[in-house]
Parts: sequence; structure tokens; C-alpha cells
Amino acid sequence: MDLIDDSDDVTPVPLSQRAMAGRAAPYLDGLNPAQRAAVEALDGPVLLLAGAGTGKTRALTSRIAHLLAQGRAHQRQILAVTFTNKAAREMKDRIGRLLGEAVEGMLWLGTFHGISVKILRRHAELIGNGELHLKPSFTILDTDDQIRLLKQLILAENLDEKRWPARQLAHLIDGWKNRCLTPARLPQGEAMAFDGWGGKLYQAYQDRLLTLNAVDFGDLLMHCVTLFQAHPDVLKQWQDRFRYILVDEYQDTNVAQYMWLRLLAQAHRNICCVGDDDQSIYGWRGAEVGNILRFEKDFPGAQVIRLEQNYRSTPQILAAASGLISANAGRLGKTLWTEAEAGEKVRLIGHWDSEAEARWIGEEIEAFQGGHRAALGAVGLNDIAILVRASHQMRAFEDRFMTIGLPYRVIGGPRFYERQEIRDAMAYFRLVVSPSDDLAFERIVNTPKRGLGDKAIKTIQNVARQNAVPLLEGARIVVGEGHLGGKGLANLREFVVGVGRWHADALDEGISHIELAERILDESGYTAMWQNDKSPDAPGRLDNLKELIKALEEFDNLQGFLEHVALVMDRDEGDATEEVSIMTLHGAKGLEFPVVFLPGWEDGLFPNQRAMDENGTKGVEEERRLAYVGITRAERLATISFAGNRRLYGQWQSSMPSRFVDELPEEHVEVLTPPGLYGGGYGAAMAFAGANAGTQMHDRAANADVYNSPGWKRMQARATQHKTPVPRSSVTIDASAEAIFTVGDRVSHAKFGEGQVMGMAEDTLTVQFDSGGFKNIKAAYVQPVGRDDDVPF
DNA sequence: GGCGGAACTTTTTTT
DNA sequence: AAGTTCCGCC
Repeated sequence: MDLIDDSDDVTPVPLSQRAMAGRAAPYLDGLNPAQRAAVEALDGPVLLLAGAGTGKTRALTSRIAHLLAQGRAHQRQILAVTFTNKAAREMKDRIGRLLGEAVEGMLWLGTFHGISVKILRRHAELIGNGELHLKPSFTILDTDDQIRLLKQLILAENLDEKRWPARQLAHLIDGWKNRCLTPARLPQGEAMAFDGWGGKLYQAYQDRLLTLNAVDFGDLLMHCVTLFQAHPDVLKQWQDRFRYILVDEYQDTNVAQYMWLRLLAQAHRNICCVGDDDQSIYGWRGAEVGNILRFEKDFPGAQVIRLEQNYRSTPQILAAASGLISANAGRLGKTLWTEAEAGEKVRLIGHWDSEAEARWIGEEIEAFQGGHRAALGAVGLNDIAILVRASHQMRAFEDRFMTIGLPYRVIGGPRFYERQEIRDAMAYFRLVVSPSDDLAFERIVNTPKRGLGDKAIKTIQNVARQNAVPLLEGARIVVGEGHLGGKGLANLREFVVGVGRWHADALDEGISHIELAERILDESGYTAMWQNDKSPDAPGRLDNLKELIKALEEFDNLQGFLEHVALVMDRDEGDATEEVSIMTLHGAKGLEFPVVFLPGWEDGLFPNQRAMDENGTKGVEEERRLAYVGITRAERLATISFAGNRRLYGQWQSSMPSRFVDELPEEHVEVLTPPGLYGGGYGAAMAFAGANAGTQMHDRAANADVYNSPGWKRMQARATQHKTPVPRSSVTIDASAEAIFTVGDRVSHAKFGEGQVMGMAEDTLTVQFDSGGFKNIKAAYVQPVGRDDDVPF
């Protein structure tokens, strides 16, 4: 998120834009009455209950345009908060389009975290513990740094890191920060968590952060709140500045964010919160549905406006989703409606196992490609999404789609800036920019290997501590005094000298930061490290490093870049090509697709067992909202499926269909009979079609009894013994293996790297990979080496 | 101190 | 099943 606001002027600008008030307001055109009301109710607290697909972003952006056009506020006097950078970006774009000019720089539109950073930088000195305080240049730690730091603290207490994992402590501390509980405010009972060490370690962690001049994600919010609470003058400044506040996804706010908003809004109360209690799916990270349910109490006299006209889905889809969500208690309630044509019912299908499920979905998608569903209109791969509960479900689809050559993209996988090589490179940059960044130092001092192991690090740490200097400085002393022996010493000297040189280069106007970055990676030996690495993913890592350098072009210097990356961990997803999207349900929030597949609706997976164990009924309700979010992503066709067997930790486990399946309203669901099940062999066909004594395959039978029927249970029992017959794929693999390869050919595989063909049968090759090991691989899965033939995958 | 194999956990979701 | 961490040997 890039909030460029170069002005320190926080006094309100006179309403000089009144002149615009009389003009026509094109941004009002085409709004429905509710949307229009939402746009025009400018003053006082407003709660906008916006159901899925009701044009919420449209209302929000039009509202901002209206505020500006009416001269109610200057751009810099409006605060608009979102949860994700993506949402912020989209809003910025759309407002820009509405106004016909870019809004960059003026409007305070960003994530809670991004805006908090902006505020904190200006008052960093006010955050401290009496002895130490933050400096405006503070760094933001990510989860990785956070955990490494905590691990050190745990070890410093002589605790067994196995019994008290740093991850768990991090989770605990995050939870406290989400609720704005500083170590001092921590209730006695909570402080005793982590076997009595919780409070103490938390305090130690906060102190350590301060000495590092660093904050973590949770601090960004918490420090802001404590800042406002302890310094009313500062709070007043910001209250005066932000005359109008808008909040997106209000149902996802946690306690800290709620306090943050309340403090800022309590003077003028011009706050407009947009949300949908039915789409609250982040309770596990501290979000409080209660915030939205309580809004009218928190802000007496609030106007509540409901957006209920849905522009996205067919009535069948809406009805199925509404029926499902009605099982939740304590909703604010709303009735979605649409003018769209009825469309197809939500489809439901069961499979033997997760592999059959993936296979079937793959075939369905291919059938769309062949135009077998003309009623839907044209369906391209970009129109299709597979939404899973847990990311491990993705593998089955990736494997299957690879073998049949179906292009797909995984959205929200391991993110670019979280990759090892990127984080290493960034640690180099960090150390060069701020030589006192001890965490960065620790990360890279021995990467690439410089013969500096635990002992050397300990020595450096001790020297640094004794002299009260950062680690890099400590290393310099170690080098000067020759505390280390042999090779390590020479390497450490080279490293220290190198960092010193790059640091000087960074201040040299004549050297661009891009050139500097390349120089750092080359001279440090980091690039060489990967060039010499023979593992199959090494080339990919080098590509990523190139991409990282390219990303630098958008910034003026390394500092600016590092600042940006700390908050924006995502990268633009390329969508130039036609690909099916695979993502988690959480990742799908806010998106829409004509065709949606919802696999894995099994008890334990969805609703997730852990969610149920840890949060009981509340957990189930959140899972149900997640199901609701999933169904409402679909515009024209939604297909829910479940499998009788699924591999978990490498073990086959049988499972029952999700309770949510039973909750779908029968009249909006069409039950399909899975392939390979008719013929009576397994008794499963009876389970599906026979329960209602109907023998038609497409009978409606979304009936709880179906899944308790003897047939279903038999299927459960037998599925482990019988393998599903593999249905003939509707796509022919380009050619048989023989046509493309001969024994002895060199081939390359996306996952396993390069290897040699040792044998083949039909479309399957036996390959000996250079990384060691034989694998049987579908021919379509590998690429000939040394040829440019475009064999799919 | 580095490397390789064994043993052990993990998989809910993320700013 | 796969990724990580741990441990013992070089």
C-alpha cells in the first residue's frame, strides 16, 4: 500500500470545492434506491449491510465521489480503510475512474496496517517504555522474523523449545495484540498462559522489539491505539483531519481495529461501515462478528441501510445459499433478491475418493470447453474457479490437471515475498540500508555458506553485547581482533567489508539502487550460490531474483522498496492466459466467477474439525458462513461435491458428507449420480438415486436419509477395497508416448527436474531423474529437453 | 562445521 | 506424502 502524502499539514482545508456542488453527478447514475441512499447519507454513523454481490464497492466508491463533489471534504480529509491491499487498489482504481483523475497520494485509502504505519511514523518517539522509544525509521517484522526472535527469547529462558514452540507463543501474542492487550494490560489469568511464561516472554519480546527499533504486524494497530489513548492532543489532530471515515468489510474487524476506529470517529461520528455479518470468516484471527452486530449500540442513531438486490447470481444459487445460511443464529438478517432468470439448480455430487472428485471436475471443465453446456453461454477457463476449504486439497487438482493438460493457476499459494531466496535477498538489502538490522544480519551472515556456524555467531553476539553495538558492528570488532579462526574469519571480513562498501554505495548518488541491488547479490556470492545449486528449483529461484530486481524499478530507492514490501506481500496475479483458478474459500472472498466448483464438502474437512473442536457451535457457524461465501461466488453454476475417502497425512480416511449438504434446500439442488457408480456394482447408485424410490439418475434427493442409507454406508466400506474404474478422459493425451519420446531421451519435469527416459508404456514414461529415483510419469507431464515443442506441461 | 539420512510433524484460513 | 528438524558421522 502506498500512501504518499508528502504534507505534514493536518489542519482541515477550507471547503473550497463548494463550486462543484451544483454540477451533475454522473456517479449517481444507475444506482438502485438503496445504493443511492447509502451514497447520500453522508453525515453521522451509517451501517451499510451489503449482501454478497449487491454492489457494495460501487456504493462505497460513489460515496467518496459524492463527498468530494459536494465539497464536504478535501481528498486528504477522507479516510477509507480496507483489509487487503487488493481491495484498496481496486477502490483506488474505481474512484479514479469515477472522478476521471487519479487519487494517488491525497486520499487516505489503504489497509488498517498501512494507514497505521503512516500515523506511527509521525509519532514514533511517543511509543516506548520509558527508557527506549521507537524511531521513525522503525522496521516492520514479518511472521518469520517474529518467530525467530521469539525462539531466541524462549531459549534465553532456558526453556525447551520443543515443549514451548515459538509458533504457539507467536499465536498467543498475536491474539493479545488483536485485543489491544499490552503486557501491562494483560489480565493475570492470560499472563499465565504458556505454562506461566506467557506474560514474561511477551514483555521480553516487546522490549526486544524496541531495542531493535522494530514492530510486528499486531503492534501497528496496538501502538496506534495506545498512542491515541495516551496522547489526546495527537488523537485530536487526527480526528480533525479525518472528517469522514469509511470502512470496508467491517465484519472482519478485530478488537484493536474497532478501538482504532472508535477513537478516530468518536468526535464527529461521520463513520460509514460496510459489511455483511454472513460473510464474517476471520474469527480465527481475532475478528469479532460482534462488532457489526453491535454497531447500532456503539453509534446510537446510526442509520442502517441494506443492500439486498443481488447483481451476481441466479435465483437458484441465491436461494441455495440463503437456505444454508439461515441455519445460523443471531444474524442481522437480509433477503437477497435478483431480477436474473432462474438458471440451473446448484448441483450436488458424491465421489468415491478425492481422486475421483478431481477427475470428474476436470472432465466437467473439458465438457464446458467443448460447448456441451450451451445453456450457460460461453465458458472460458478464466470463468471457472475451484474453491477449496484447505490448501492441501489443491494438490489433487493440480496433479489431475497436469496430467490432462488443463491450464490452471493457483491463487494465494506461497507468496512471492515469502520465498526463501526473496527473503534472503531482502535481508541483504535491509542490512545495507540499516546496518543495525540484527535479524537481517543473522539471516544472511552465513548464506551463502561462509563457514560461520553456531559458534562463530555466538562469538559475534557476545562481542556485540559487550560493546553494546549491533551485530554487524560486533562482527567488525571480531574481525579486527581476530577472535575467530581460519576460513571463517577471512570470509567474515569479506562480508563485513562488503556490507560497508554497499552501504557507502547506497549513499552514492551516482549508483542506481537497481545497480546496487545487483551488485550486492553478485558480490556477496548469493547469486552464485543458486547458480551452483543443482536442485530442480534453482533456476526458478534465479528467475525470482531477477523479478525482484525488476520490481525495484518502481521505486526510487531501496528504503522505499523495503517499506512497501513489508506491508504488501502480494504480487499481481497475471491473468493474460486462459486458466482455471484454484484457491481457498478465504481467498475467494470478494471475487466472482460464472462457474464455481466447491469440492470437499465432508464433515471434518468442511466444516473443519479443528474449528468445531476449538469453537463449538460458533466454529460451525463460521464454517457455514464460509460455505455461504463459497456458493455466492458463483454467477451461473455452482457444483458442490464430496468424496467418501480422502488421504490425510498419507492415510486413506473415509468420511461422511458435510452437514452443510443436508442443509441445502432440496428444491434448489439437483443431485447428480457420479460416473462409475451406476451399474449397481457398489450399491452406491442406490444410495443416491434409490433413496426416494426413484430410479432416475437426476432425481432430487438431497435428503439426509440418503447418506444414512445402507447403500451409502456400503459404499463407504467398500471404497477402500475397490478402486474406482478410471473413466476414459475426454481429452486424448496429445499422442502416445512413443510418438514423442524414445528410450534415452532427456526430459524435464516441473517438479522433479531433468532426467532420462528409461522405458515407456502407452502414455506413461519411466524416467530416471537426475535428482535420483525412478518415476512413472504421464508423457504429457514432461517436456523434451533440447527441443522447443510445446507439449502441454 | 557440513552433509546425509532418520524421525517427526503437518494441513484452515492471513494483514 | 512431504517438508522440516534433528542427529550422528565425516
